Amino acid sequence: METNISQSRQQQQCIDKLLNAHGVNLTRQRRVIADTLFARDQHVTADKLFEAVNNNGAKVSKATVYNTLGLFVRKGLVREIFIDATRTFYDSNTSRHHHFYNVDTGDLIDMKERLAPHFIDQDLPDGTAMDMVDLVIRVKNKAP
Amino acid sequence: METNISQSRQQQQCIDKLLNAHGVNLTRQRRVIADTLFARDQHVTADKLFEAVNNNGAKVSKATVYNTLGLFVRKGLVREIFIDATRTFYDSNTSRHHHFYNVDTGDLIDMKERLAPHFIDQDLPDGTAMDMVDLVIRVKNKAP
DNA sequence: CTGCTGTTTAGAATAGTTATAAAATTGATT
DNA sequence: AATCAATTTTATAACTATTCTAAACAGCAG
Ligand SMILES: [Mn+2]
Ligand SMILES: [Mn+2]
Ligand SMILES: [Zn+2]
Ligand SMILES: [Zn+2]
Repeated sequence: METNISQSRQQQQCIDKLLNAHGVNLTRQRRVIADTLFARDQHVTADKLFEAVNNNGAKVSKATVYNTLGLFVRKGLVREIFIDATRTFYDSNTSRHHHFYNVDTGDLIDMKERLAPHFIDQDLPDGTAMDMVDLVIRVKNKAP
Repeated sequence: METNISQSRQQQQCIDKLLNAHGVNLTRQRRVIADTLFARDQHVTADKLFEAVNNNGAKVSKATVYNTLGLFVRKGLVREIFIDATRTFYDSNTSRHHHFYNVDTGDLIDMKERLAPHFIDQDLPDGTAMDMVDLVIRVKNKAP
């Protein structure tokens, strides 16, 4: 997780617009968290994000990282992924896509769209509507 | 989660065979846990299984329920499902199938096989082989 | 019976996360 | 600028599902 010490003013405005568009009030902490999180498509735990944010010279508490991730999830800015019981991953890419998870290495990587099967919004349980499709293909390392 | 006070001798032998076939040594606790768990296809948490087991007149500690579920997972007798960060579900049905999860009610139900798309064992990340496909369709209650 | 191995158990410890409540910041209003 | 209310941040405590520990127990072979 590399750092970028100073965010360009242009990119900063972009982040502000993004947060505003999703109804998130602007604060110093939310900006630096968003900067770090949305610098690229990534799958990150709260703890890793906490480290990354504070490696950029910022000073943000762990509680705020948790609060902000929760807020971003509610506002649709990030997606939660439950891969195992011990930690929650946050995906900075909210576009419809699926994942490969390597059970040996713990790597979680995006699936190319063409691979993802499409699902039809029908034959769902009575009285329900589609919320989201959650597909993880667990892979293991080939024996050499 | 209904009880069946006395297991028929025939069904008991069946459970014993199942455990033996998977290399699980027989004990009183493992038998009653397996009886309860495999009575039907179900998705159950460790805590719910603990309650169910001890409602059948048995006396099994929570530690043993956790230990045994972990053992059964390693031996391929049950399947873990990670639906949210707060608890792990155990699926007594290990056949290849997928799930609907109602985010409003918490219901976790099996998908009919015909609905499940098929996945091709190709285009996986380099050096990996398919382990398992994990598909959960999250649904929400329709507004009335 | 004695020892050996594997199993169960109560309770302590762990770890990710959430709740609490006080201090700080923000933004609007005089 | 000073005031005030609302929102946000923070340190820390609390919570909870799960795992660990270490002692008791059970089954079996010699
Ligand atoms: Mn948790
Ligand atoms: Mn946990
Ligand atoms: Zn992703
Ligand atoms: Zn199932």
